Amino acid sequence: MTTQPLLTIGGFARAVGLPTSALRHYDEVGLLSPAETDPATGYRYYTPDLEHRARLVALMRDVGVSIETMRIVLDGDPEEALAVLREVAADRAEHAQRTREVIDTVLALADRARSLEVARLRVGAREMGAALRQVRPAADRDPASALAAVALDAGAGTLDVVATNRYWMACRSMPVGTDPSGPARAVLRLAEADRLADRLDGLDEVVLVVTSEGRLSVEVDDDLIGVETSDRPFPAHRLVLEGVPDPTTRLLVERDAIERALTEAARSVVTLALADERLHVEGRAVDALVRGKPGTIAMRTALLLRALAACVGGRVLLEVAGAADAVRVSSPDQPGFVALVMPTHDEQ
Amino acid sequence: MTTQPLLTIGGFARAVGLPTSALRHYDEVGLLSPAETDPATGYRYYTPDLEHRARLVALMRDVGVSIETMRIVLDGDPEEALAVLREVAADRAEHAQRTREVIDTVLALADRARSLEVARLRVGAREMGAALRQVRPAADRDPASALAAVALDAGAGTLDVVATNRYWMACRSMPVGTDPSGPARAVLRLAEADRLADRLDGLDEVVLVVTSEGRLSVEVDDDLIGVETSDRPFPAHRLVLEGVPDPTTRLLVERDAIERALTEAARSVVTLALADERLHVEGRAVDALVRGKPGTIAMRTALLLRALAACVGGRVLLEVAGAADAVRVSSPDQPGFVALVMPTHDEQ
DNA sequence: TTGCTCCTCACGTCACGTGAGGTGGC
DNA sequence: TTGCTCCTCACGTCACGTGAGGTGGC
Repeated sequence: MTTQPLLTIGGFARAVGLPTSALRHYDEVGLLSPAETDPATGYRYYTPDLEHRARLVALMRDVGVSIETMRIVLDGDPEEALAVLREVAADRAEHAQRTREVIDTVLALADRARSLEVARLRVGAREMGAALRQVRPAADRDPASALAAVALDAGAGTLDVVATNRYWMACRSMPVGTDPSGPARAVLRLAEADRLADRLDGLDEVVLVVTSEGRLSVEVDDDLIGVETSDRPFPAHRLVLEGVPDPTTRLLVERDAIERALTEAARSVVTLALADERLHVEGRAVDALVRGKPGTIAMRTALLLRALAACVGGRVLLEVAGAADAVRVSSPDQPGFVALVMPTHDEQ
Repeated sequence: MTTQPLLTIGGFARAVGLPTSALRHYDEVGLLSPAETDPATGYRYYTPDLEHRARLVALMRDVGVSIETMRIVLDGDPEEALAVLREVAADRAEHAQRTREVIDTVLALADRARSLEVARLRVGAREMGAALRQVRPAADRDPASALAAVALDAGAGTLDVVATNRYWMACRSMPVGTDPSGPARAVLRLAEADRLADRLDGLDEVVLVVTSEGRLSVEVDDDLIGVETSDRPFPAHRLVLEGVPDPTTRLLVERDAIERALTEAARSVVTLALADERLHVEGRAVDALVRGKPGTIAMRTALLLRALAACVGGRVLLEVAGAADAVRVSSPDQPGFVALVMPTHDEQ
């Protein structure tokens, strides 16, 4: 047994990164006591082998672990120590999550008290969640982009849920009961759109309320879900949709068939030839119904595949105007959805 | 101006979900005062239009927002209100994250004090991070699976980083300075492996310490990073690797070429034919160097593509034994990495 | 001898919760 | 008249932080 050097409270405090006031407190409650205390002067003397315990205490104190929990961790059953610490971490994570939700709700409520409601739309929760998930793939994947977002846009009797990355756009229109009293739009960043879609799961009907300040809240029975909205610019999707000329050629095809043809072409850019009432993908014939003027159009394979994947139903309708105009992709099985895919001129 | 019904403190408390003790406190500090107070009896009377404010207070109180912050939110500048609330949410999220990290470190330190160190391995942080990311795609994607994990396994002079989903396995071996004093292995769930990889970014050299209880900690200079380990079973990858018979045929091919051939085959199961010193994928010839016994082997295209994608370098080496034996996939450009891919008998 | 460090109370913090002891309204 | 609700102090909580007033060791 070698005698260890004795440290005064100040030296020990510096060594382990705790204030002396905390060390005195830990001595008083018996969590961390000095190796010896001079009975005459009351001086506390610590030894270096106490530093390990003190450093654990310092770490836990830093994140607000209670003294009773520290006792369990330091002196209790290892199994229980593991359990209580995991519980602390889980509590904190849950608290952070709940704080976020409550704060969004508070902001929505406070905003409402100040600004006008410009739209109040009753929609099915399931359909709303499905729409958010359906258009999501068209959003920009770069989180820094203003287009890493989904827009909710209320027009005459419909609510449009839309996403775009400039190369293609997905838009789902849902009928709603009430007309907005003015132009109403709210833009949600992707992460927030995902959170909203998750919270809509299992609900029945909700009321979306958009205020004049462009903020969104969702009423569920008597409750209110706040949604964080983005102020960054988002294209006027109605103008984009209306800007596409009337189609000169229409093509109705089994989704499986065209997806297979695109995959088998194994090229990053494919040429679709529409002639003699037939579709040819890179020269290979695909069973399809073609009506209108003959023509060819070059598209990025990956874009077209993503747009097709977003469609619901077994058959898809492609509407083509000029070689430089966006192609409308939709499905007769789901009238509310349309994707717009820009053609390309590159030949890879 | 219609007179509103007056509510006593108890009725108001029930209406807004706050205890009367809290309401008295909010009156005292001037955050939420009753509409009138009877000067004779001191009775507090609230009106329904105070409920909106009170409900906001109740929400914020619930997540521990301070009274001073509530004042800003309720009576301050809207911009400032938005800023302080966002700050509260960000603080909570950061605190939750830090709590997690600290608790992992405390558990690692506490564990160390109790159990034996069985391995102490000095490795490059960058190489370790790269290894975790390289084997990751082979892990099971189902978060509930025991194989949604990465194993670190220290053997004679090497550390193996390995992941598998039973259909294929990826293993990267790194040379390490020290030998373990016993069998040393730690299994990390995927999320934890990702977190570790992120924390290794930008570091230089680290020391991995595995204890007899199978826990892992990472020393960085004087600091310690705790890593949460999993107790769920993980296959003995050395036995799996050693169980593959010596190859009868070897195939060296450009990675691009075989990937292209597999994509163009456009089938979910492909047959590789190795004969006459040539490779045929579904009948199409691919430039390659083939040595050994002729044979054919059927594989799931997606699995083989994923294994090829995990390889580093332009050329890949495939080593084939029997038609039912796993195929070893590696690259002469990175000797430390090997993938094992199970063949299939299904013909889709 | 002079700073510096150490000591022990005592009180404050933050947002209430919990009695004690007393009164008002149906 | 009897509960029930309301009132005002006063004190406790949790983990220390902050002086005040005093002493010990180089």
